[in-house]
Amino acid sequence: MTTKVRTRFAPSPTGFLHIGGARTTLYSWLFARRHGGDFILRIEDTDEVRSTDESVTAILDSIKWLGLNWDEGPIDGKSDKGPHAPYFQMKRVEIYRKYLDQLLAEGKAYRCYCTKEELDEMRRLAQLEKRPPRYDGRCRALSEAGRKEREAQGKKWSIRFKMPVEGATVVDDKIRGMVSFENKLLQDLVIWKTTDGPTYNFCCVIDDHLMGMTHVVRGDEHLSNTPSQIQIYYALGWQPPVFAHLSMILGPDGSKLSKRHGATSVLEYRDQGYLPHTMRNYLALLGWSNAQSQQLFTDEDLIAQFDLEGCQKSPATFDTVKLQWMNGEYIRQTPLPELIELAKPFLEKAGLIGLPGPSFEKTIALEKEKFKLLSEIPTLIEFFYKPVEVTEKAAKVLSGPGARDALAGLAEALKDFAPFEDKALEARIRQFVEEKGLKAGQVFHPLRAAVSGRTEGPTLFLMLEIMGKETVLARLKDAAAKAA
RNA sequence: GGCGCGUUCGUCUAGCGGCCUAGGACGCUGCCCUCUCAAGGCAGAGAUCACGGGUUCAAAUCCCGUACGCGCCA
Repeated sequence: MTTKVRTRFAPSPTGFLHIGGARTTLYSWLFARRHGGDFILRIEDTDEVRSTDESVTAILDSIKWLGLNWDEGPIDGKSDKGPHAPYFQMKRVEIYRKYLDQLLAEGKAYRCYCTKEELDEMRRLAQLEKRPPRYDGRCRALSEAGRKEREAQGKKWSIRFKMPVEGATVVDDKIRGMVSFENKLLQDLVIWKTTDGPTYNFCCVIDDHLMGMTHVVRGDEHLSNTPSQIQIYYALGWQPPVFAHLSMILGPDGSKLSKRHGATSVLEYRDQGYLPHTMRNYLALLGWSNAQSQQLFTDEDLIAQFDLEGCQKSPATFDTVKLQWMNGEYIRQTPLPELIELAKPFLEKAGLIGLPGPSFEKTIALEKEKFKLLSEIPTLIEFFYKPVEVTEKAAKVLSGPGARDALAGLAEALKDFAPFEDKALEARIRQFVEEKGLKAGQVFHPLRAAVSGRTEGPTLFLMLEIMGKETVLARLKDAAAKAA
């Protein structure tokens, strides 16, 4: 019998969920789903100073928006659900204390009385002598008498974990293979702070074990901590999970992706009008690919094909241009009613809802293949609902030679024209072009500029039909008058 | 400083000793379609596989160095 796969994402609620975190979440989730396993969410809020409830909410909202569901973990910022609850580390301190006592009792950890000043001095000396700046283990060898003495002086202590001094620790990493670290280079890690609190590496090990994690998928930056964590597993008599360390995501300039490269928070991408499916697909491809270099995936495809071994070891640059292409691709694939639903918040924000004019079914359908972002929808269709705003280019067209006559003539020709419909309009207007002995462009271009205020836009005659006779005539006359 | 990780077109990547005069995708250029802009179709430019040594009949692929970048120790 094989054990059920269990993976987790364990964010610190000290800010928004950023792109890197989103990808880690996605990969953990995909791996669990691929193997019919469970995906767990755990909140690592032991940093009391920087952790906030708003961050928890923002992170949960981000993951929900991405369309990734979790089987156990927080329900909201306060409560949680699952067989291994609580899933907030601050509520688990008593659990950590129990294992701390066990390590202490077994002589696998010890009290360290060194002050911050002493440690700083140690580090300074080490650097001076060009030795690695690590703890020298002076309290590890402390005699019972030495301990008594320090405690009599009222000295505070932290708890350090005794690392082995010989041999090597091998990390079996799904992505990087076997990575070996010499034990003598591992420090005696502080697992409990003087200020009475467990530290990250300690909590992480205990939770991952107690919550039954079979695979730990996380960022590259944790690879160096992994041998120390593995030693804690051993000391507690536990089997470490399988690890998979993902490479970083970089900004266009090759440095770690950050605020100055633009949006980093997942929710900003939502607000810019990216679809969750785009984010899933794009992020999946940022560091993973199949043998065919396939680009577009359904969720079923992704789940069926994703594997950790196929992940890239080298960092990847986040490319907004490709992201936009993919979003356009998925917007075009979205059925119209659904697209209108998705566009609502953006139409609302642009003040287009409730204005007289054609239905969004018609105008959005007309421009559907042009949207790369949902946020572009209002801009491309607003002239159907709002007074014409003439762009610089359009103004040039409208003041060009013959434009005024063409527009005035058109207004006259279309005044009593029926039916006011695509094909019929095209036939009539082409006939008008011929009557006047003009070239098509001499009429089409000013016509477009007059009714939309732009030189680029939807296919001309269908646009006129949708806009309606009244508006078209009014705008023609208006433009003709202004061109004079 | 030590340790660890990484390095294939501008970008994401395929590649796991001969199929590679290195494939796909985004972007870019040109052409076609056409009432504009898109979308679509076609074509093209673009990578001496970081560099230097080996191993081998044969290396982007294996080994060893070097450089550069990144991470952890803080």
